[in-house]
Amino acid sequence: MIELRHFRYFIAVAEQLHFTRAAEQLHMAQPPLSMQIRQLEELLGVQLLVRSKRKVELSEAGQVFLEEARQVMESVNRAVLAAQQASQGVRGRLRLGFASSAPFGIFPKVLRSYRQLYPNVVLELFELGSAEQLLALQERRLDLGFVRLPARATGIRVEPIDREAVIMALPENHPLAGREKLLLNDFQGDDFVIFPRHEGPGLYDRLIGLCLAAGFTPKIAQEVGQMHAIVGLVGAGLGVSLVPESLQTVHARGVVYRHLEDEPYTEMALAYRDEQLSPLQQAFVGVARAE
Amino acid sequence: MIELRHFRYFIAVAEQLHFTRAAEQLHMAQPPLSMQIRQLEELLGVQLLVRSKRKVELSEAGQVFLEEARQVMESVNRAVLAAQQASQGVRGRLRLGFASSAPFGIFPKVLRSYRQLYPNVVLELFELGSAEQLLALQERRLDLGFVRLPARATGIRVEPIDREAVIMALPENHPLAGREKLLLNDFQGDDFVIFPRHEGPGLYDRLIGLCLAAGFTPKIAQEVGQMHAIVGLVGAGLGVSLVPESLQTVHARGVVYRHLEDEPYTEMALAYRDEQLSPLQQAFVGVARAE
DNA sequence: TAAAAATACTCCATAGGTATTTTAT
DNA sequence: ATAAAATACCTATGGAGTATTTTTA
Repeated sequence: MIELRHFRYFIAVAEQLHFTRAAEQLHMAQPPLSMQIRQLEELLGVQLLVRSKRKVELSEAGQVFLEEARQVMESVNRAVLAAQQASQGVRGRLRLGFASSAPFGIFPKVLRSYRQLYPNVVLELFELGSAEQLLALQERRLDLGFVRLPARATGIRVEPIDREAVIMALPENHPLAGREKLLLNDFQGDDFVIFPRHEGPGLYDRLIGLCLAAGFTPKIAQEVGQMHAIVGLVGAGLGVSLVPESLQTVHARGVVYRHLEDEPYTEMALAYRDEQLSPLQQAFVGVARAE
Repeated sequence: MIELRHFRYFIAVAEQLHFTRAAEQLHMAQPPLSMQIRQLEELLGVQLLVRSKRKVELSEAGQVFLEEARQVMESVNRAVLAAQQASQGVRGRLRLGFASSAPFGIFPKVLRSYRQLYPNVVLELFELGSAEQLLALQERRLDLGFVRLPARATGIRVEPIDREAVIMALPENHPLAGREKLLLNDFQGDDFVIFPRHEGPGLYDRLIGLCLAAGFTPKIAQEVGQMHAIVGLVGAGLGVSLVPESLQTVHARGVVYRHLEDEPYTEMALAYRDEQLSPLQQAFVGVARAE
């Protein structure tokens, strides 16, 4: 059976064109080297060296084989390196879940930093609701999830990494748009624009929950899927909306954002199985915490 | 030292995720397989398998290493195949010399056939005079040469492979253009157009030699390098020319080609070192002979 | 308890060493 | 005569086998 030894020895001999010197270079004696080369030739069924007239030459097959042999050794080195890199979390594949409301908050920042630090990791992204993410984590279809709190599942650790205020988006001509101090229940009579619950149940429930805690059930006048679209409808005067602070980066004509006196908030968390984290997971979590 | 054995064994275990079954597949006992895998992990300094809870799983590094290991085995197979192909002359590099007057004769046909039969051979072409080719062959800078006869050198075999007639190219309004039977010395008073001797000394000497044998020294009115240009000048009425028959494929306005009664000819030959031919050389010579 | 991997040991095939011969200049 | 590869022979490492223990579901 052909072994790497054969390749190593052949490369040495082919480079030196001299068995004795090659043997020295390999820190071995000349006769076993000769034997191994001969054995290699038998295994291949091909003559690689022309031992003629006191000097060694490469046959044509030998020349071809030399190039290929070098590639074999390279691929071996690559394999060794890849395994070592993978064990240090700088190489591999990471399956990430993220809530559909995540792309406005800390998530894109973390992604950017991580990609920069670990360019050899292939990221697979899955847009999933928090509940689906927790399930997927349990079933090992995901390595890490970005979920909106509250979220819990057995065997899953949920680690808050970002808290942001929930603010009002209202039409600039709204009667309360100029007022200094706003409270959530100032809007209990207003029409609300929000996304359908299935688009992001985590955030949806949190927002509705905030209203309930403030003592009213919001009157939902309009449901629309995209965050950008919500802001657009608010600008068009169809109602007000409760949104995470990070959404302020979305500017739309006729929309103003206002903080609330009671400072409601929403939290994003990293979720992962409550077991020994892989190097890849550890590295990612480290980046996320630092952000 | 890492060996192919380690790769083979690891691939089997990683595919089966089961030591006992993998050992069966490898036709060996389970304990030595376990040992070799462990040894591989030590050599890499990386844990590849997670032996947890009665079942074997790949670690992330193991997944990465599996893919790389497959590539290693592929590159090994490629190397073996390449050597075997090379030994049969269907793969490698062949350095061919050719006379500058060759591209009109049998040479391009042979090249085309050869390329088709042996697509994995890299052909390196060198345009050289016959004398230079013989020298380059002696010095092993060429593997084969296409030379024009006569040609000889010590240690070099010269094998004729193509004979073609030498014919006259003359302006269509030339007084002899209409005559039935032409002899070379009918043109002893004419202006001749020919290429400079250094462009192709073999053919040059042969053509001049033919005239001398016919009893006259040709009056050279014009020297021009390219064969096409020679024909063009003949068409323009600057003189007549002696050319190999294959040049008839070059059509130019106002030029007619005429065979000669004395049927002079010129020969091309394959030249190679008079020693055991390599498989590559043999294959090429075979194609050339068949053409 | 049953199934699978790890351990313990034994053995022997063969990689590699030493001494010598052959070969070609 | 010399330098290099091949041959002959020997040694011992370690790869692989058998028997057994450990582990955990």
